[in-house]
Parts: sequence; structure tokens; C-alpha cells
Amino acid sequence: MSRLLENLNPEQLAAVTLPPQPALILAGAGSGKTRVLTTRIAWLLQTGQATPANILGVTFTNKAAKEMLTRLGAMLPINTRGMWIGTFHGLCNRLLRAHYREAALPQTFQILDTTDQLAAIKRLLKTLNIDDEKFPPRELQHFINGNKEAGYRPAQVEAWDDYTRMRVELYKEYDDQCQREGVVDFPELLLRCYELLSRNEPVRRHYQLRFRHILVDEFQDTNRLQYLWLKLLAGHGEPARSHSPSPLTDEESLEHADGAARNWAAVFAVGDDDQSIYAFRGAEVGNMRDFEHEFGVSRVIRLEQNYRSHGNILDAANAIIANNSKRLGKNLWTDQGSGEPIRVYEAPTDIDEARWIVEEIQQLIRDGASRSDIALLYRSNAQSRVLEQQLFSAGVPYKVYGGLRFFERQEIKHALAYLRLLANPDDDTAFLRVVNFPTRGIGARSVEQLQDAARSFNTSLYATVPHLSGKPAVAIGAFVRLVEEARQTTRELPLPEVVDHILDASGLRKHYQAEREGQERLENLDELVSAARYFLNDMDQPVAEGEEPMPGDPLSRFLAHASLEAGDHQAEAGQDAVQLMTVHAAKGLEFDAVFITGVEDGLFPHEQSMNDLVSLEEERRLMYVAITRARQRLYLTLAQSRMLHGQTRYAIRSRFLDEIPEELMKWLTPRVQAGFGGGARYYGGSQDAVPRSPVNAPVQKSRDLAGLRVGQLVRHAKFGEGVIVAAEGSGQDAKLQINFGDAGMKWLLLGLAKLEPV
DNA sequence: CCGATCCAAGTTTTT
DNA sequence: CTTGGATCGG
Repeated sequence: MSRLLENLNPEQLAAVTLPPQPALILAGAGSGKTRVLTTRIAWLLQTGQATPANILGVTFTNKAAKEMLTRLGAMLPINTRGMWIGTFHGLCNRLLRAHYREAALPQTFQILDTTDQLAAIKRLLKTLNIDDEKFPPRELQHFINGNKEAGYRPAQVEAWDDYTRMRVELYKEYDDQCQREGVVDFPELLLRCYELLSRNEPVRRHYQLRFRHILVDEFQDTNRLQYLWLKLLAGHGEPARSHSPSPLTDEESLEHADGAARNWAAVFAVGDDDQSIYAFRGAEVGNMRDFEHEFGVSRVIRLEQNYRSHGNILDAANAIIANNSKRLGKNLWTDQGSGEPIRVYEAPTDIDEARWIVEEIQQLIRDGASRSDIALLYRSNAQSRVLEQQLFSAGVPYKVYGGLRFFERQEIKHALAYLRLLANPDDDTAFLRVVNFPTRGIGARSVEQLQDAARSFNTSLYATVPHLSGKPAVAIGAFVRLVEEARQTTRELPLPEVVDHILDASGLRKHYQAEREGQERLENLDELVSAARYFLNDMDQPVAEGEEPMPGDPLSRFLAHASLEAGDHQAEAGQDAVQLMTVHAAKGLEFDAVFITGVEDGLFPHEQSMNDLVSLEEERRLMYVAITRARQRLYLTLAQSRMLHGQTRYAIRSRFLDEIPEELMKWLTPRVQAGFGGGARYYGGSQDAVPRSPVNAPVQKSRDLAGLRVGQLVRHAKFGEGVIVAAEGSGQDAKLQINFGDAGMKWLLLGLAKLEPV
């Protein structure tokens, strides 16, 4: 039998070799998900069940798509280039470029990234004379994207109040503006593509017949629109579609499903509801359930054997996630033995916490660990600072993930804006970005006049310039001539030379040469030329047999690439370094040793997510993801006080800590009894569905609280037992905020109230 | 047009 | 405490 299938466990084997039918694979953390996905594709190809052209592989990130292609290339001696494996957005971009006319887009349509989109919205509000206090651009952006991602055009949005009616109106205006300018934002790529497929029967038919197997990674992260898109492409989304007039029931036709008899694609969805941590940006875990029912999944395969972590780590993860409701259900196990206990360390302050972590890391390294196998995880980016400071002063090399990305840098975006104007002069966002950068004497007044004129002529800014008169006409006319000349000069040039030319013609190089701190920016601009060279080179490689090359001219494709793939996050490879990142960023990664830091109520779970059950459960999944990153050793650390927003705040340990069975943990500092951890968790006076805890209450001075401390349980003659939630002032004047449970929350003076420690 | 200064806000993030 | 945005003089 095929070597491909060697060393797969029974469940993996079952998944890989499933007959063509809708399949849902619940793949736990570290259970070999990517392996199953790629082996499945390789198996389909190797056994002749499918040709590369029959496969559609969908991921969320470019990284995941590349990973799939690389692994596939290693498994089979085939050319994977040109195969339709990519992100939702990348695939939609490809479809829209191939069918730009049917999609009513200009051939050179440009893609707005999140920042460009916000700028476009601000500009819209300005031209419409809308008060951006009443309609905050960010909120409007959220509104528009949310609706697009739910599949709603303005006409389909239900508006019950004047405010929303206005937002819908603005949504419509915004769409019109984008259409005029020939630009699409991220959600538009998907929605436009979805509409193309649903309205254009021949196009839809073509791809439905072509893609017999659709494989989806991280299915739990799909939003509504992505789900609908998959459904449509798979042939499950058309009530009107003429199915074969076979009298077979669904179940029977599935059994006979092969080749031409089958009139829908086999969707192979891999996901893990327990690792759904992107609901905040529109992901709908519910899609997994819907998929199961609407596609008629007959058998859900669970991959529960974990090849990554030791038993104690998995037990802790399982114990925590068991507190969530509405799970599809899954329990990770390993045959690796239980391993070391989970180490817990509680420090007085965030600085002490960081200092201790660094010492521990140095010990690990002395014991032979390599730095890159150690990760420091935190809930929010702001927490990295203290850790960095301590690592830095101890001289431990580290890398922080999550910084600015290459194509998001100011100088790069400026250069790209010039290039966008070459490709599509109607792109007003690009126009405004660089019309006066580098400065060429075009002020706000001139631009305003131009915008007014553009509005009355109903043309793009660029096209309006010839209609101008007076002083603005001269200055802006010169700018347009600059762009036109560049267009002429570069017409016949290869892409890298186009880029290089525009850097000089625009004056960008000169500008940054004159700037004191401009050296790095200049280097980045040169890097952009290299990126173009690399891109062109890559583009010219032959594609797999039977594949058509990607449509579109090189420049537009390069620009799309820049928008869709903003580049790696800052942490450039290089020397062996400790890895710092948010828990979100750590998803999909694994390390020998993991420190989860700031395990405090208010931080993790985040205070803005602890007050309702739905978001608290997402926080819990986040903790589950964090824990399951560790292979051998897991540390949970917390601090009693930390500097946040310039204020010292006090916190108590995370409720998630109390969900881990005692016997799995080893406390390196005394475990402080704070009156919870036992049965009584509801000491908040409110009737919330979620137990509320005292959170990071602000305090001013350092405290001398007569031996008491925040988080401590005390007894009051009248109010009974309560937990100290916060303190203000010090000495006998100190005021203490105490939560007495049923008696409510009280501020008491330390000097007056008779408090006894319990 | 540009720098200086003031003020408000402040999860998680990919495309 | 930081950062980004807006605003105000020169």
C-alpha cells in the first residue's frame, strides 16, 4: 500500500481515505491536522481520484497555505504551482481577476487594506459633510465589514432606527465610492466573488464542475459569508439548481457518489471548535454545526490523540475546556506519560514576575534548552514591555511577534500608492496619500477645491484635475504630469524597474535621503524593489500542467500581493531567541517550554470579556490554546500588582487557575487562599451569569495596610466576610474596597472599620 | 505647510 | 505610561 498512509493512526487514516462525501474532522490541538489535510490531497491525487485541477484548498493565512503546498510538494513528485490552494481572499482575488468583467470591476482593480479602507471612509464622511463625531469612522468600518461578512448589501440590512438607517445609507455611499474608484476592500473580495458565482450560472457551473474536492482548514474560524461561499461553490447553496432527476434519497446518492454522478463537491472540513478564538472578528463556530446538518455529514471523525504535549498539560487543558458549554465534544489524550507538573508562580509585582521568568529561562538554557524552544505568551500586547525590559537587561536574545509588517510601513505604502496610480489613476485613496508627499506645495485648500470639483463632475480626483483652474490647477497639474510621465517611461519596463523608477520620479528617495532617520526607510524602499524582482521571478515559473497562469498584469498582481500578504511580522529570523507573542499569535505553534504570563482575572480573562458567558468562553478557549502550545514544560505566572496605563492595579489570580486540578500543579510560591477556589465563587453582589471578581482596581500610593492585602479575605462585625478588592491611600487613612457578597461592595476606612483577617 | 503641543484612549488579528 | 490624532501658532 501507499507509503503515504504509513504511520497514520486509525482515525487519521479514516479521515484521509474517506470516500468523496461531506466530511467534518474535529482535529484537536497537536493531533496532526495539517498532516491529515495534506495527506488527504496527496492520496486523492495519487490514487487518481482527482487531478490537481479538481482540488480547492482553503486556508485563513498565507502561512498555512504555503505550508500545505510545501508539504504536498514533499509528498508527491508534482508541480504544486498554480494549484488552487490559498486563502479565502487570495482565491477570491484570483477568481475576480479572471472574471473581472462579469464581476463589474476594472481589470486593474486595487485592494484596500484595513488602513486604506478607514481612510476611504473618513474621506467619504468629509465629502458628504457628515459629522464624524456622530458617525465615528472606525465604528462605521466595523458596521460595513460586519454586514459584508454576513453577506448583506445595504438593501438587505434591516434598520429599525434612524441611526442605523443613516449607517446603511453611508454603507451604500461607501460602496458607490469604491466602485467609482475601482477598489475593493477585504470583505468585498469575498462578497463580490460570492455574488459573481451566485449570479453567473456559466461561471459557477465551470468551477463547480472543476472543484470536486474542497478542503477547508481551520473551519471553526469561518464567518458567515465564507460559509455561504463554500456552500455555493460546493453546489449545496442553490435551491434552484436542477439536481439529477434521480429518485435516490440523499443517503443513497451519497453511496453512489462518484465522478459524474455526483453533482456536488466533497467538502472536507477540518477544525476544532475548542480553538475558536476569533469570534470577536466575525468567526462563527456555529458554522460547524450548520455544516454537519446542511451538508449532511454522516460521520464526524475526531482526532484526539495528541502528539505534542505531556499528559499533565493535556489534562489541564481538558479540565479547563470542560467548563465550556455547547462543545462538539472531544478529549485529548497522549501515550507519552504525564510528564512534569505545571509550575505556578505568583509574584508580588509584574516586574518581579518578569524577573523571575528571565531567571528561570536562563536556568532552562543552562540545562540545555534552546532559546527558540521557549515561548512567553501573554493575553495582550501591552504586557510584553516588562518582559522585554527584563530580558534585555539580562542580555537574553528575544523576538517579539506582532510588530509592523513590511507592506504596512509608511514609506512602503507611499511607494505603493504611486504604483497604484500607475495601474489605476481613479484610486482616490492612493491619490490623496501622495498628492503632497513628498511635499510639493499642495495644501489642504487646493485638495479641497479638487474634491469639490470631483464631486460636481462625478469623476475621480485624477480625472478632475484638467477641469481645475487657478493656482491649484498649476500645482496639482504638475503632480498629474509627474505620474503621467512615469507611466510613459515605465510602460515597457519590467516590474522591478518600474518600482525603482517610481522611487526616484516621485521624489521619495530624495525625501528620505534628506531625513535624518531616513536610512532604514531607504533600505526598505530598496527592499521593495527586491520584493518586486522576487515576485516577478516567482510569477514566471511554469505552472502545473492543466493550470492556467494567474490572470492580470504584473503590476496589478504585485499590488494585490502586497495587500493580501502584508509580509511577515517584524520578528525577523536570525539568531536563536526566546519567542514573545500574544496567545492569539501562538495558535498553531508549539514550544518545549511555555510561560503563560499574567494569569490574572481582568487580564486573562480580559476584563472586557469576563462579564458575559459567551465571551468568557472564548477567553477559556484562548487559555486552552495557550496551554496546548507546550510540549514538555508549562509555567503559569501571575502578579499581584502591575503597572497598567500608568497606574498600579491589583488583581487576583485568574479563575481559570482554579479550574485546573490541584494535583497537576506545583506551586512555586505559596498558594494564597483568597476565599475562592473552594465552592463559593459568587461573591459579587450582582446577579451576573458569570461570577464577577474584583478586578485590577486602581490605587494611588504604595500601600501599608496594617498587614492586610488586596485579595485577602476579612471579617467585618456587621457585613460578615468579604474580599479586599482595592485599596486607596495607606496607613490608618487607607480606604479599602471590600466585596461582602450579599452585603454588597463597600468602601471602608482601615482606621475605623474593625477588620479581622480570616 | 509644518512642527509643537495637548488630549484622549487604551483586547485579541488576518486578509 | 504610551501612542496616535487633532489642533494651534509660526
